[in-house]
Amino acid sequence: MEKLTCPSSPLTLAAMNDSRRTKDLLYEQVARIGKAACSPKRLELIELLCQGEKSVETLARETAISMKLASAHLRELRAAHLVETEKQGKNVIYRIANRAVADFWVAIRSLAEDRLVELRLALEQMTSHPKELAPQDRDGLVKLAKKGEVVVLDVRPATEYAAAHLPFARSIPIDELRQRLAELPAGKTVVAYCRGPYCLMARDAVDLLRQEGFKALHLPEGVAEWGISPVRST
Amino acid sequence: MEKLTCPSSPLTLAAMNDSRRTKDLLYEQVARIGKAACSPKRLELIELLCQGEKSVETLARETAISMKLASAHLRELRAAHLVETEKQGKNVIYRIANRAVADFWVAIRSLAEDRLVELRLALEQMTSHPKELAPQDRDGLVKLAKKGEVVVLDVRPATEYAAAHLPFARSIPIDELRQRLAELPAGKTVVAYCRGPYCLMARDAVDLLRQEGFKALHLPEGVAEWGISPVRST
DNA sequence: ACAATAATCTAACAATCATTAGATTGTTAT
DNA sequence: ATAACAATCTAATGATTGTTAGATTATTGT
Repeated sequence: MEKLTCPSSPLTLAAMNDSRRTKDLLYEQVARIGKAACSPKRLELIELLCQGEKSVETLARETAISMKLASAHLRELRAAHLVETEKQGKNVIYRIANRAVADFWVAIRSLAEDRLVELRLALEQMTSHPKELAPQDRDGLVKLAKKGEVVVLDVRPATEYAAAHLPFARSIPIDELRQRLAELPAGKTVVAYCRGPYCLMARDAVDLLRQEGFKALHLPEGVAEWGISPVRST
Repeated sequence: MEKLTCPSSPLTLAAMNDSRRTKDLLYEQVARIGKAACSPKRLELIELLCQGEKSVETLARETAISMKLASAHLRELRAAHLVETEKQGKNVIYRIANRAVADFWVAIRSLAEDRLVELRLALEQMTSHPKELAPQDRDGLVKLAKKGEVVVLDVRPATEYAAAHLPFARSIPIDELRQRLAELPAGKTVVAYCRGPYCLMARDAVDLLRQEGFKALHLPEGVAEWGISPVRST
């Protein structure tokens, strides 16, 4: 059904083998990206790096794995050229190579959500109680925030806010929120966001804020979903 | 740095473990997609299925692997819910679950091309000789084809053309092309395409056409890149 | 009923991968 | 220098894969 080359020349067999090999090579290269994305821990590392550059130590702590294991996983990500490193004193700082990597993380996640019922169920379970903002309210939300009619609140660690944040967002990290409630205007609605739909910080923030009598909403998206790239600290 | 829950309640530890587990579960689900995409052969199967539904036998032949191995790989793809099956007599027909799967195939491939120099080099080597059409000529090409000023030629097997093809394209499978040259208008430029940038059929067609005195160009994109979904035969 | 075909299932092997522990490198501070 | 630290490298392990062969299940045609 498919001869890729003309079957008459004496070079045909060699050429066929050759083109087979080249073709296989192409798929092998793409599979390198797939291989980088086939481990849950590596995906978690990618998500964290989408928030901004981090040291191995920080990444290990935030993914709850040993530094050795984190280092090994990061090695794999670097082998696929998805992350880059820079030595800063005793630390090695990892960062995402590209905005394309963040886009891919959003893309594979959305395919998984489209295809895997289990994922949708798990997300619903996490999501159900606090009322959410629809993800298509983007422009509307920015307008409201610009006019000061809502407070967009970034509850991630301060370093991540510094690396990248949503337009007009204010930073109060989740573990400082209880002490810093006074900084928030009493009447206005607070829209909290964090690292993205798999992160629990904004949910917890909304719970806390409502307990304390605020009007609070949860925005399930983060900087990666909005296509905002973190900047280098150096 | 990050306590996800309030550290006072006696339920905290259990809740933390619980949310850890739920969170890990999310990344595990996404990793199922990565796992499906971490084998070159599986990627090749996805690309073929993007052209239209096919039996296991056909898929095995076209990827040059045994039916047993093809069956095993397809099993993996089905476990990730990326493909669906339907029994037709003695055959089992596989098809892509969704257009989202084809989009993902294009997305992972484009990230690989962005990040991996090796892939770019291999593609250049394949591509260099026949002059190519820039991929952004889409609308222009369709207009020219509509007016009949160029002939857009689909050189894939007839069944794939039947499942989906580019607008205004004519079908002459690569292995019938030599005998059917008379069907092509002599003066007009022929724009040949096949399964996509990793497929050699259009290149070979362009080589043949030029040998025979035609003006021929190679379009590296196929139906998956144009976002055209194959239709069911049943 | 029987043989032929398409596809899967099972079991088995080798190859690869995740994870851990121990030793090693490079950097900073004393 | 020396100690402390961040990170990597090098095995070594156990678990998961890719791949193949052999037996098994449907389906079709005779």
